[in-house]
Formats: sequence, structure tokens, C-alpha cells
Amino acid sequence: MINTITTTCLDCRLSDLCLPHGLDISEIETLEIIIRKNRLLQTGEILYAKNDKCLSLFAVKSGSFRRFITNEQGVEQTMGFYLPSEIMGLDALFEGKFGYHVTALETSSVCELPLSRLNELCIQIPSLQHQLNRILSKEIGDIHQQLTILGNTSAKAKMAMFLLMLSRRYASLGYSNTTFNLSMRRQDIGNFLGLSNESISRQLTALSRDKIITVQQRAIHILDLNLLQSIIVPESIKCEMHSLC
Amino acid sequence: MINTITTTCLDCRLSDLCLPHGLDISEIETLEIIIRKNRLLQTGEILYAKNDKCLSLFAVKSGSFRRFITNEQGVEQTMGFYLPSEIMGLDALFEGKFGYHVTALETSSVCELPLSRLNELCIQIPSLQHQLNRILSKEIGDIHQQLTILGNTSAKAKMAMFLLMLSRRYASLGYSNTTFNLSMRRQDIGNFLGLSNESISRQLTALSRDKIITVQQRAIHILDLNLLQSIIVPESIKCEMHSLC
DNA sequence: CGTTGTTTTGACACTAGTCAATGGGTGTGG
DNA sequence: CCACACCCATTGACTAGTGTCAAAACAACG
Repeated sequence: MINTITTTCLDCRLSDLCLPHGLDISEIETLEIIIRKNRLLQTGEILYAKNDKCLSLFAVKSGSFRRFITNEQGVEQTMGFYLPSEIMGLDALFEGKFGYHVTALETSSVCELPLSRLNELCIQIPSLQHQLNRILSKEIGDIHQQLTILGNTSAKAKMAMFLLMLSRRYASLGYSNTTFNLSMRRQDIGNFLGLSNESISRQLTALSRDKIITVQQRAIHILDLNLLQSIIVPESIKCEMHSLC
Repeated sequence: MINTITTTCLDCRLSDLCLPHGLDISEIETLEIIIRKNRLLQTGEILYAKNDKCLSLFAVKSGSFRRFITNEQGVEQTMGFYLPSEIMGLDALFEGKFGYHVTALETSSVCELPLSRLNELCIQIPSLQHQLNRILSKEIGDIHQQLTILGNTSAKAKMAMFLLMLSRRYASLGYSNTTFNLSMRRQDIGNFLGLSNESISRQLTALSRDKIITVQQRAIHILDLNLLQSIIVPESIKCEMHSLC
């Protein structure tokens, strides 16, 4: 209630990518009533844990998140990363409980979408249901793209594809597609790509040695997008990359 | 019309996994009217191609399919495989066109779900919409599991996970979880897992040398499911595997 | 300023890719 | 029914690429 004063879905820069997309103003206002906005999380804070009952979906308002699972020895397997406008918890609609842990990679905020009331609203507002379907379908397409990355055999191509995927996602947010910060550790990237953290480090230094990118800590600047794309071409799928960039 | 005599959704062994799940008899009969059933495809035949306009979803009735993309040099990247009861084309709801080629790996049949009329029906039958959401969400969860396979660094673990994933999927169909045929070539498996076809071959012979499986051509028999699972434990996620088996 | 966690770098071992040759199965046509 | 061709799978030899381990450099934080 307090937060609704500071931000509304109508104001939100991300609304075109988020649930309100395609709704008219009165419908957005209806939707807005059920949304709990701008919950703040600190670095490392857990948004939800695997097997938690899924009572809400969450949209990334700002910052970024890491999705992962752990075995009983505590070894983690990173499954992916969430950037602003992306909806977290979609896989839980099926089972009713979350399949993965999600933690904040930096100070971040989320909008919470209580499921029970979202379901009601979807029946009232067909275009909301339609947008939810689109988001689910988009999520499926996005993970398929992640599969193309991981299906590659070479570390170099995986690294290039990873950077290009981030570039594309930042671009769709209206940010630069050549300059951005990695909010995750090398280890998380490596774990996600099926590589060691040392390999990530080496691939990044190799790319900057070749003047394709510059790296300063977590700050990435892509000097030559075409070259970066060309790394992937011989071994994988160029036509696919058009949609990445 | 002719086919509706031979098979109905009510008869179908797969209906509990498919779109009719959760619908009452009269609703299933309504759904059935729009479904074109048992279209037959021969080995290698294309069900749909990338960028085709998506006018229908397809459910695998029998056989199996391969999902892949190609670059302009004709090099293929296999993205995954579809077994009976699984719905193909879900990622196309977002863009309205298919993101991948799909071909039959063997003589197979599909049920076709025309989208325009499916959307109408979803508004009429809320539980159909609900089931469609569940299927979309399940698809997301399933691909996430594929990501855990590919996130592994060792070929041995990837191979074991691949076999366990197939085992689980066949089990959910009511088939044996220890004896099944690989309908795809070694090359397709390797391409999917980010390995060479020679590596697939070597991993399979290694597993049979260790008396964990037997291999005769494409016929796989798992001798020791626990051993197969234990291959993955040290490097990845045991708790995750419970759901796979 | 010291502690802690992260990243980089080097040395080495070993896994998996590549290339090439062989073997086996299936299907076609004589 | 056999011979041949084709595709797929297997195996071996070799090499390139990665993982592992360990140490050092670096950054962030209190």
C-alpha cells in the first residue's frame, strides 16, 4: 500500500515486457491491486527455496537473481539467471511447489503476484490469461536457447554465447548491449555452462587478448559484437544468433 | 472424421498426461471435435520447420521426434526429443511461429490441436486452460532438468543422466524403466549432450563393460539403476535424481 | 589494516575431440 | 537369394582442450 504511491505498473519502465503487456488501463489498475510491489532483497538473500509451496510468482523489478539446486553435500548446480522483467517461478505452476532455489545476486527488488488472485483475474481478464500464456511460451523458447549454448562442445563458444545472451537480454531492457556488469561469480557462470571457474577466467582473458571484449572485474565491454558472434558460427548455429543480437 | 471411429481421447491410454487430463467427459467430447487425430509420419518426415507459422500444437501419439535447428551450412544442432504424450510447439505460442524443426525418428503418429479453436475452447472450459498452463509449466520444469544434464562437465555423467531421463519418461508412460530402445542415432545424442558421437559410443561400451547396462544396437537394458544414478552423485545433484527415477 | 572471498595464473594430468579405418545392419537391385 | 551400397556404430591413435590442484594477486568489507 505504501509502495503503490511510489510506483505503479503504469509508470513501470518494464511493463511492456511484464504481465501488464496488452492490457488496457482499467485492466492494469485491476491487476495492480493484487500485486505486492518492490520487495527489497539484499545480496545472497533467498527469494524462495526448492520445495517451498508456490503461492506467488515473482517478477524481477531491479537487480538480478540466480536459480540453482543443491545436493545433500551442499554442492550447488546453477540453472540460470534472472534479469529485470523476467518472471520467476513459472515452472512451479505445474507441481505447486518451487523446483529450484533462487537468491539475489545483488541488491534487488521484486513484484509479487499472489497466485490465487492471479488465477481469478485471468478468468476475468482474458488478455491477462493470454499474456501469461505468452510469458510461459517465451520462457520455454528462452530455455531452449540456453540449451543451444550448453549443447556446444567448446568452452570458447559457450562463453561467447553466454555473453551474447546477456547482451540481448540487456538490450531488450533498453540498456547497452555492449557494456554491462556480470552480477554473478565466475564460478556461477562456469557451473551453469558446464565448465570450471578457471576456464571461465581463461576464456575471458583470451577474448580480451583478442581485443573482442574488455574485462575489468565484473564489468564487460564488448568491442566487436560481430567477432563475438563469429566465434560460434563454425560450430553452431548462425541463424539462431540473429535473434540473440 | 474417419479416425474418430478408431480412437477417441476417452480411449487413449495417454489421456491422463495429455490435454484432456482433469476434464469431465462432456468437456473431453467437446475438445475432441477440434482434434485431428492419428496423422501418420514416416521416419525422417518433417512435422514442421523452423519459422513455419504455428497454427496448431501437436501431441505425440506414438513413436518419437527430434527437435533441432540448422545453420546455413546445414550443420544441425539437436535440441531435444519428444516421446508419446508430449506436446510439441509450445514455445511457438509466444512468437506465433515455430522456433525449431521437428522430424520423426521412426514411424510415428500425432494428434493435431488447431490453435484458433483451442483458444476458443480455453475460454469456454476453464479447466482446459488450467491444464494447458500445467503443461506449459511442466515443459519448463522438464527443460530445466535437461539443463542440469548439460551443466555437467563429465561425459560419463551426461550419458548416465540422459539414460535416466529416458528411463523416467518411459516409466511415466507405463513402459519399462529399464528396457527401451533409443530411437535416435548416437550422433543425435552426442549433438544434444555437447559430445561427439564417438564419445557416446565409448560411454555406452564403458557402461556395459561395468555391467551397469547392456547395449545391442539401439536396445538399452539397464542392469543397475542405482549404480547408474550413483555415477552422477559426486559431480551433481542426487536429490534431483529422485524425481528422475 | 587485516580478513575473507574471488579471480587469475601456472603446471600437469587426463578427458574428450578429431581423423581414419573397420565392422555390422539394412535395404535395394540384379 | 546374393552382392553391393549406404548408413551407422565401434575402435584405435593421436592431439587439443579442460579439469584439477596449488599459489598468488586482487578486491571488498568490516
